[in-house]
Amino acid sequence: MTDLDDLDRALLRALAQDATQSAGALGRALGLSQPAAWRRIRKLEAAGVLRGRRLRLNAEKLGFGVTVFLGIKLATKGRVSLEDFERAVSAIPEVQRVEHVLGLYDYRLRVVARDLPDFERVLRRRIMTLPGVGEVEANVLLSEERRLGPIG
Amino acid sequence: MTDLDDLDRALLRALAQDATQSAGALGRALGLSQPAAWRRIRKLEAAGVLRGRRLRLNAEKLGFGVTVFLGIKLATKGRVSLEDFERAVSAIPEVQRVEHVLGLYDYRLRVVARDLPDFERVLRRRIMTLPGVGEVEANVLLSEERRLGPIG
DNA sequence: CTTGAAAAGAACTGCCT
DNA sequence: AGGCAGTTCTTTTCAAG
Repeated sequence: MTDLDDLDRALLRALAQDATQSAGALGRALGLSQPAAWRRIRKLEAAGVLRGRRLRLNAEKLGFGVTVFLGIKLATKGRVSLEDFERAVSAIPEVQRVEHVLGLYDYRLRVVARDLPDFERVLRRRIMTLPGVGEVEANVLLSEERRLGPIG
Repeated sequence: MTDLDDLDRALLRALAQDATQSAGALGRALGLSQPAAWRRIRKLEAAGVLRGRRLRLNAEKLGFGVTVFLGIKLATKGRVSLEDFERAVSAIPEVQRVEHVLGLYDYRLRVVARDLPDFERVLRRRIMTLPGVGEVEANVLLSEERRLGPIG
């Protein structure tokens, strides 16, 4: 954890809404000069709090209309099988996120596909053949809302 | 879906790695002039394919060491109870993502907390008291890997 | 911390192929 | 479509209060 003051939090909150804002605009919104806002952003980057910027892409417009969450239980657990599983799952292009979790499942995957037939292909030929896979449970995404979270 | 050519895909792939790259740098990498690369990016934004840029924040450095995924089954389903649930869940600051899904669960939530005692507080006082909540299942995040996905 | 200023670079525009 | 040249803006750094 890093110690941030209120201005750092306000800066991050503003940037989280729109990461394209200039240091000058942020400073104006918070009563800071452009160099002051800029120095704070640099410091947050140097501290590793702010790790960069990512694109927000519209999967549907890119032709990926189906998003499915998979909960996976491994049949065989152990250090080697975790590594085998992770290596194999990383090679599937349709997998957007791999989450190693503790609980009912061992892994949770976010998978995108063009449509349901395409998803079935991915599931049967790529997911079910992963090393060590036991039970697989699926949830199809209907809609999602991303929120800022308690940051700030 | 939008029709993109290979250059658009290459542009998005490069930007997905680092969204701070300038149009000039992208153009040089792809054999385009700065205005040509810039015009393509503008067009992708206008078409809604590229919906903006978000920050990559380090939750741990911000003091949120615990991330938990919750699978929630509603006890009472129906249009009204879905809306009630969504409105109430949106008011919980610790909830980072609300996913409405089809399958074993009705909703999946990504929740962050400072530590496990803090998570227990959120779970007991905010999640379990949500309107219409039935079963709740939890998975604690150990590690995650985000991949580009099949975009491009 | 601030203001002011200067240099570099990126974004944007118009015109031409 | 793409390139070139030019203008405007932001970013980035520095000096000084």
